[in-house]
Amino acid sequence: MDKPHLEARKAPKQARSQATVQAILTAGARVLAQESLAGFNTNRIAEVAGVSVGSLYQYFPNKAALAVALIDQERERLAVALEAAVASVSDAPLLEGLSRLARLAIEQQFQDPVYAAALDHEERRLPLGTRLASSESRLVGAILQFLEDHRDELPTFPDGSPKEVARDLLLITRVLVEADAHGGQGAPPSLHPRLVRALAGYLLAPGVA
Amino acid sequence: MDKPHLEARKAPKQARSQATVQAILTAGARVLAQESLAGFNTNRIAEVAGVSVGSLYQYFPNKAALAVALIDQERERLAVALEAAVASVSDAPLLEGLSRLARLAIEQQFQDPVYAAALDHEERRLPLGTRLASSESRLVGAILQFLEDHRDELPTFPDGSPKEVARDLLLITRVLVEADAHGGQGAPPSLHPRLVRALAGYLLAPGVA
Amino acid sequence: MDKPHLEARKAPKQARSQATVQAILTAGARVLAQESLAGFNTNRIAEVAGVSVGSLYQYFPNKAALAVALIDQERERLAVALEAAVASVSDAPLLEGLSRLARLAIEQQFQDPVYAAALDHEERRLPLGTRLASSESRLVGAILQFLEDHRDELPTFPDGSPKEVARDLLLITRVLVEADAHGGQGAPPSLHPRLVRALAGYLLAPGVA
Amino acid sequence: MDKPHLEARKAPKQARSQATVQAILTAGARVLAQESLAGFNTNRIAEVAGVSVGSLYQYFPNKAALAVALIDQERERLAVALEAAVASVSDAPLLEGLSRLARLAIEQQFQDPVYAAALDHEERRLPLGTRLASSESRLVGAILQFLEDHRDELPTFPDGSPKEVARDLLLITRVLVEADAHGGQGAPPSLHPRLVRALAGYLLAPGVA
DNA sequence: GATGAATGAGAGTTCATTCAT
DNA sequence: GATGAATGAACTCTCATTCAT
Repeated sequence: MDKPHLEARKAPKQARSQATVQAILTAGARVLAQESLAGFNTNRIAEVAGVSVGSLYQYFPNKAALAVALIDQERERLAVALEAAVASVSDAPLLEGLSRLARLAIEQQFQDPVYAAALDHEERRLPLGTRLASSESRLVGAILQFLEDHRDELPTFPDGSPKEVARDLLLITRVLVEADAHGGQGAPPSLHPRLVRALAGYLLAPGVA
Repeated sequence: MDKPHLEARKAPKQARSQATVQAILTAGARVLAQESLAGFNTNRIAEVAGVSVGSLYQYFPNKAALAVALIDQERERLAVALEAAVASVSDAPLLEGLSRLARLAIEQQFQDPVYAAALDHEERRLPLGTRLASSESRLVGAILQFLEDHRDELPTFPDGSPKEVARDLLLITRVLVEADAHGGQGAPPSLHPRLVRALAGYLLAPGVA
Repeated sequence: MDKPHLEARKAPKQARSQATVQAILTAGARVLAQESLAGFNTNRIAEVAGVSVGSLYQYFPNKAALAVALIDQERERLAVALEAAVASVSDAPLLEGLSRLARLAIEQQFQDPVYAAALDHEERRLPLGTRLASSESRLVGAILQFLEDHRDELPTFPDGSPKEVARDLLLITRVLVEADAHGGQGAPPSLHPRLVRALAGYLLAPGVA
Repeated sequence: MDKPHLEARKAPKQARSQATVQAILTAGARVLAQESLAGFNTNRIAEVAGVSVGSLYQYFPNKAALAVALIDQERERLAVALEAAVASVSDAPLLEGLSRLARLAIEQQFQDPVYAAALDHEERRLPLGTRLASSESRLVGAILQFLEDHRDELPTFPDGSPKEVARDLLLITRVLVEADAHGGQGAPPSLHPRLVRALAGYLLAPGVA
């Protein structure tokens, strides 16, 4: 097997190392946000990070690993926000909960659409096994929690395993938001209701046996 | 403006030319299907097409233009199939119509998931104006026709312009199918009901004002 | 010897052939004038000439031969003008003659500085033997005639063979005019007096034994 | 504006880097001297320099920048020699000064006529702003100094700004010498007197008001 | 551990020239 | 003679990765 490692080379335990890794990640994010995939090369990132390329390769075995780390970090950030949001709406009615989660998703994505799109793009070309890694599954977990919290408002549990359902909800959210983010400057007013409709519809779909 | 042309360079008039263009397109598709984006370079494609690189550039001003042509060709194929399907379900009840369209989408995508995913990926990095070009809008048009055909089964027209709605339906279909296509070999049995639920839910979503 | 031929492949005797050759030459000139060396390639020229590349190669064995023909044609045009001018000043005093010739040179060059510069540039990379071909020597001949006509106004014949002298005068004229043509839009007012000074100085240089 | 940068990419700080840069410049000069523009391509130059192409591009953003550096280096060399010569003849009579400067120019150009011609050729296709850059203007400056030093031997200052005059002298020198360098192996005996005559004539031109 | 100079395979693209039709 | 599709060597430039210092 020559499947390339995609995990960070070493868990940096010392403070300086951690700082270096963070600097690299931050630089990667900045580059991606400002120049999209065009400037996303290891030399550039190292330069922006104020570090030598050699150092970059000390912590990431290859470029893909860096991309994965970036994606993971972003998912982590999202997961934290999502978990908090899910907790905060655990007592609200389902629809209101969905509405607030949708609002959150839109806000997150529109904070830096170029960055989000670039990450998404990068994610797609990773070997398949890599996807749905730890932090991705945290997102799924948060949604599962949300479904749990509102179990009694859901007619019967839809087809598909709960995990599939959760993933579907995430995917739907991501495409719809991303599509609008690509186009304009800000989120169009119709986005939020459409998104809520898509999510609620999926969960509550009536006539579908 | 030096925005690169993305249209074919010359309309091939002689029979030989047309054969060459087809050979190139076919080679492009084959390469994309078998090696995904990794082998998608002009030299390789020309080689597979049994043609010189020069010939490739005689008909496509650059690599992106070839990608666009491939995307267009695929969309065209899809559009034809979708239009036919929409016509064939014009008298069927909404839900059954959706179910059949969903079946079609799954079949299409699973015919060659790697190819479809690669094209999708490639499409994303084209300049935005290029997207939703002629054949893409044919897809939207077909969906609009479907909505028209079943207008009286739809409670009130959902938020967003009809075009937005149609695009949302397409996007939702694409992600859900693509996500499952990525993973396994064949479509999981739960895919079809989940997709129908997503589409029907979006269109019929009840309690959402 | 594999010194490439640089002469036209065949002397076109039929009317249609001559027309084709002229069309090609004219196209070459137009391309060079409008796009400088950037668009100066055989395919482009043939296209502009409304002729197939194949036809171009019927009359010119290679690109260099076409360049030579263009240079020759331009020199021919210049030679005709120069011969006429020389004749018209044969009775005028030397200085006035020089002044009028200088005026002519400036006018010619500034008619189409891009074209002239491009030709000049192209000329330099031809194999050396090619230079000073027939029409170039007509230019030299015209100057020799001018010197002849004003022989008694020239102190003693300067060093160097008359041909060298004539060539020097041509070269000096070309650089000075070309240098100013490169820069601005029109000829600066100081160009003419400076040029006359250079030419007259060379011919009349006093204290130089 | 996407006018291409023509300046060196990074100032090499380590000893190894400086050696590489010098190797590249030397290789560029050698290639130009031996094969003229025919072999002047980045791969060849890197090969001759015993360096990878990548290294070349580490220090020069593109091929033109390398050409500029070569031209600059050559001008620098010339400027140093010219400034010294001008200083050394500051007390000599004008004509003797000119004669010695002419001798210097001939020697310089005939040291490596192919190289000099190739550089000259290359210089012409650079964007115009680039020309007359620092080192070129040093040449002009040296001539201005010479004129200053012999101001009282010059009848009245000729037409045109002093800078134009200095440039004219440089241009005249360059063409005359280059023309003879192109042809033969060594400088013909008539070259030096003709050149002096041209320069002195321009400066002292008598009857030209 | 860190540095950054060096590498070189490989990608996109051009254009003079040929030759079957 | 004319056509123009086809050719492919050649060229410029990029960037992931290595390794001597």
